[in-house]
Amino acid sequence: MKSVTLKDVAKAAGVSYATVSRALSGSNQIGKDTRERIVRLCDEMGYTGNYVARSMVRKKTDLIGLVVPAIENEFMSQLAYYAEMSARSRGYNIMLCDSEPDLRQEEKVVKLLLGRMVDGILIVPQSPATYEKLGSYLDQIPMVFLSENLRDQPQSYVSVDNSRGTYLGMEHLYSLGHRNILYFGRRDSTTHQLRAEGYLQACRKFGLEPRFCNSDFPRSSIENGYHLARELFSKPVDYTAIFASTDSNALGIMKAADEIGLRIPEDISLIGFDDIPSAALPRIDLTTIQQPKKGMAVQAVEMLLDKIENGTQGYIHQILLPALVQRGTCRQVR
Amino acid sequence: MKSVTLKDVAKAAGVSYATVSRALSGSNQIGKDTRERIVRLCDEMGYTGNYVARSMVRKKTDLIGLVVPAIENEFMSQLAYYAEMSARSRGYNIMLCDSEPDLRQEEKVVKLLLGRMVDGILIVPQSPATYEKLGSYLDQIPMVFLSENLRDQPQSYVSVDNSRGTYLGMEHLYSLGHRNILYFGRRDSTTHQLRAEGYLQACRKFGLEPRFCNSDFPRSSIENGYHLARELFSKPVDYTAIFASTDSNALGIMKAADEIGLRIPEDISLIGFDDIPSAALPRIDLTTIQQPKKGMAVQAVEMLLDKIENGTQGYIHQILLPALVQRGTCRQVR
DNA sequence: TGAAGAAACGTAAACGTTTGCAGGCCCTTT
DNA sequence: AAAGGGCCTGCAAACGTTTACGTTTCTTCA
Repeated sequence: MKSVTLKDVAKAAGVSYATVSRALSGSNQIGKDTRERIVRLCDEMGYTGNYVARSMVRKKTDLIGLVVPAIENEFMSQLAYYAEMSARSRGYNIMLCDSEPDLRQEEKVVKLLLGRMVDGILIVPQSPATYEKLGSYLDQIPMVFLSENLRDQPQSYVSVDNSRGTYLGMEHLYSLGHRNILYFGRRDSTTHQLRAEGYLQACRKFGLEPRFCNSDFPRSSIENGYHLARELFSKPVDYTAIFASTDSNALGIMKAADEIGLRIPEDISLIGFDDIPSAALPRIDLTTIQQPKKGMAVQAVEMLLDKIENGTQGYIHQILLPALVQRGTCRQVR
Repeated sequence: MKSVTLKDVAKAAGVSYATVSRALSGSNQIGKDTRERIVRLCDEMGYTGNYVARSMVRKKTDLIGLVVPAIENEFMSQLAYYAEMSARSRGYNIMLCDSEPDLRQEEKVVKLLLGRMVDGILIVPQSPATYEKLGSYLDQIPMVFLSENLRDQPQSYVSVDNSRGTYLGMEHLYSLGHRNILYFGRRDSTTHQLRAEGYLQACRKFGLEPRFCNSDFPRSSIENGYHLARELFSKPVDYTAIFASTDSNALGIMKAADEIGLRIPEDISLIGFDDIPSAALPRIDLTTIQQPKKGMAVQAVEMLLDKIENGTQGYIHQILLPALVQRGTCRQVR
């Protein structure tokens, strides 16, 4: 278990350990043949280097903290995937922290990351309140918010144009002849407010009557969508399409509709938001608005690394564009 | 950005920094009132502690490396989720490393973790070959393998009884009257060999004729399953049920069947393996064999922490039991 | 009252690196 | 041949903790 250190290698090579360090760090302050000899020796001796000691003196860990609410969630795991890839290609590793189940945990996790000396934090906030909670840490460490739109807060974040997304979907439904479209879902967080705004804009533009079915669940899941939809469908269905604020909700609606024999898309059209992998599954085949997950993750990492490496001070709000993904749950109204 | 150190606090408190350290570490070598005073002061000054320095002297990082092939994969992200929860409850953090795309990367990642001084490694190996590759590192750091069955290798792992899983499924199909069951999928890795073995055992027991449709794709995905199934269905369908070696494959089969108008479960029964979240989705509703993901992750973490904290030397092969999850894709044969 | 022992706190070494500074050698130049 | 200048390499400090050991003060009991 005893690992080999710089000193061991130095002794074996008959040089000082500073020389070994230089040989490995790619410094130009060293002779070519000496370097080669040392590098070879390190290999043979199985020297791996000690990142902790290194971090100690360089005050840099090449580690970035990724804080997400529930990695098991499809959307989060995709973000994590792309963030990890992109960070690794730049020489950084990811420390994964789940911020479940509540805001207190989220704050705890951020505090912990501070002590761990990660170089920066990438965080998918649980709610707008996160921002308040984290206010005091913001100047202690580079931080980039991901996915949630923080509106005009003076902090960097990358998000998607949520209202435009809903608008795109509405446009699509309108072009299919739908004139009575129900908006289904949460309206609490900024993200969801914006999505609802896009809906309202579209209604105004196309001269439609806005109709809402509000969820007050703090998290949108299939189950929550299902229960709300059961309730919804117990009343007369006098609309031809439903815009679900998330794919999860859409799946819940689909389940409820299937159960009561309401056919999608024959009887009613359905469109979601997010484009989680499940939406592309056979039989599900959900028409939806795509969040550019890879782009978001990559951009957020770029932003964070820019702050870390160049000490960039100001902040950027990067809003990516969503896209309509046409699948099988929307149909021309008869 | 300058963070406050032990020394700063010590100066402010008028004590030596050893005293501050003791006040925080819960040592009993310190007076009650002094401790309280110092703890309060740390709070006020915003002292977070420096985990790197701490790790340096304690030779312990309270960090465990989690190596998975592609976290975006549903199964992996669930494992990661439970592993993170369970590790955190024991005071450890997770360093997430994707071992994509090949074995070389996997080895690179493990090497990197060694240098990072994680206390242990939890790894979901890409293939049995991983074990060979990693042989030389095994005695340098506690390591536990997860999910893949390494048979009788002298290393700790937690896996699921794969052959029993298939057997359970076969039993179910048999009880529904199926006498002609096709096994569909990979047979390369140990895991998949064992699943196929369970199939063969059941065939022997029930007096059935084994029939295979082999995939030589190195990874089972919906797409791969779909393409293979298209090919399969171009020939006459003279079996009443398909046992897919993974849920992903089953979903591919489902897609292909839907396309050619082969009805599931009316015309043919389908059963998968893994119980990924997608299997429970409305419309999919796949009957499958469940891997106890939470149990696996939790056990693996326990095992690893036991090695780390108690220096437990030997190795354990823990094989958990799978369970049949009855949903809607299997039906009594007419 | 005095000595022994415990409790509280300070001192300093150690962990394994990186890096500024200084010194030594050799080569070039005048 | 002497001086100057590069190129290598070594020395030692520094990073922020923990902890063994030593010292001082306080308690306690004979």
